[in-house]
Amino acid sequence: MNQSSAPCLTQECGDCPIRHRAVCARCEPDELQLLDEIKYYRTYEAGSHIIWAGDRMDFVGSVVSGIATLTQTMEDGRTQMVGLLLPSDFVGRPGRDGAAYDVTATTDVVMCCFRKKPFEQLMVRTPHVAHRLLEMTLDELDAAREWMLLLGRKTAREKIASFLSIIARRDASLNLRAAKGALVFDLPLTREAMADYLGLTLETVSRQISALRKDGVIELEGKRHVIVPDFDRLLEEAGDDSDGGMLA
Amino acid sequence: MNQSSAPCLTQECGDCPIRHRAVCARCEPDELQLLDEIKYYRTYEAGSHIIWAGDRMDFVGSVVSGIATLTQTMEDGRTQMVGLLLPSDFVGRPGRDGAAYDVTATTDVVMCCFRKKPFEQLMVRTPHVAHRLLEMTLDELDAAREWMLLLGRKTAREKIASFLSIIARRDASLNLRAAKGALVFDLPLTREAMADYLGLTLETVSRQISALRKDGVIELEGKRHVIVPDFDRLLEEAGDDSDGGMLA
DNA sequence: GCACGTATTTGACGTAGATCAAGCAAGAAT
DNA sequence: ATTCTTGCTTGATCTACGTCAAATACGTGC
Repeated sequence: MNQSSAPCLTQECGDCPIRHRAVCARCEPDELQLLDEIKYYRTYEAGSHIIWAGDRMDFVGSVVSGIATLTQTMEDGRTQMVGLLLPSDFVGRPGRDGAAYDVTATTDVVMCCFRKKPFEQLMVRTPHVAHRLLEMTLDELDAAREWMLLLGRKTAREKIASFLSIIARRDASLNLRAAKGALVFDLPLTREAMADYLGLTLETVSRQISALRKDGVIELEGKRHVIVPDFDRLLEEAGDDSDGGMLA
Repeated sequence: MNQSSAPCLTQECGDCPIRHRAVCARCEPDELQLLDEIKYYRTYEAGSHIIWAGDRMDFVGSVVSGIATLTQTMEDGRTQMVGLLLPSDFVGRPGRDGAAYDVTATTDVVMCCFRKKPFEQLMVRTPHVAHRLLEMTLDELDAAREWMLLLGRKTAREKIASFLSIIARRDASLNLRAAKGALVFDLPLTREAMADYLGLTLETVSRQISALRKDGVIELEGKRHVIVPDFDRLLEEAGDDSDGGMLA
């Protein structure tokens, strides 16, 4: 995940990666101009909170580099991750005033933000953007529902395998790697954060990763660097009934 | 939940309840006219499938009466509910061709449908509708994320209490009941369907309902009719940290 | 090199909830 | 009336995962 200062996440983009990734692939030049005018960058240190649940949120935007998480916490400290934000992912809820979840930078994060009010005004005028937002929200809803199946019905081993395949897939689409042969990627989260993602404890996460390694489903170099010799095997372990259109 | 043939879900509505509940509270008369032209009703028998995951879906619409569920099923039969559709709830994914989940009528269901193509064309012309759709999708996303906390981190007892409070809340807002005093409602699902909602087995659901009854948190008349003498007590049991704006 | 803090692994043990297996209640069919 | 069916409850076990605790690995600064 060493995107560090990656200025560009796709071949075709200009200086701001989100222009088409997250917000608008089909905007007219004058619309892009408007977007540029209300755009600014912010950086957050690893471990810092970008927003607290309930805070007034005066921007929307997307992640340029680094990793952030959306989490919910109960009074007694139990926490569940409900969103994982990798580079190019969108943050914010047009039309909503407050943040619904804690947003935390788990690595150093660069965000590309738009002031919310003018962004919403732009939305009204440009159906492109409104349409794209709906599409993105539907994608997130689909992801949330897959996630619900994982949380509600999968075993610990299946959860880990699912997580690895999700990360591998996102990593591959992000980096346009050669899709043949072994998949190689770095885990973007600590064992504890993975546990919060999967509804497990960090010990169980660690044990299941060890088990998958022992069984030859994955190889590990260090703690974070993962090699998947056979992606189909991993998908089997995940209990997924489709290959998910890796190359779609 | 005996809405049976309820022609109207709010005080102000006309013959089609979804006009403002689900699609548009602020449409102009000519826009409503257009909606009327592409509108039709369908009924489904209890237990029948409205759509299978992967099927081409040529309509969007909303539930007029009855109860339907969205579910995902793994190859070995484990199933997880990912959506519960009560009267006034919207179904369908504008801009998507296929259904992503199985949609099943758990009681007799009446749906008010719009043909998808013309509905999407209407969306382009009427920002009201597009905006309302985004809002509804964001609501669903919020619900999904609450649900994820429930599935990932709550105990069986908390899951049941959460479910009861969700149903009580929805029922109250649907029926505009007196909010003071004991809450009274019917469970819209079998124990098995509740189990699929909560990521439990039906036996555990049954046991925990019995336990809540024994502890005086709820009373039962028959199997489905529930009385909640103290809603705050129920919310405590659910592990929720807010009252959720019952009367908001 | 050495002390210190954080991330991770591994082990021993306990428990919440699953599984397997009977019963029971109430409506529908004969 | 009596059998069936479907939904629900309850009991007896089993086990996957959580909990508690200790050891190891990997920096990072001195």
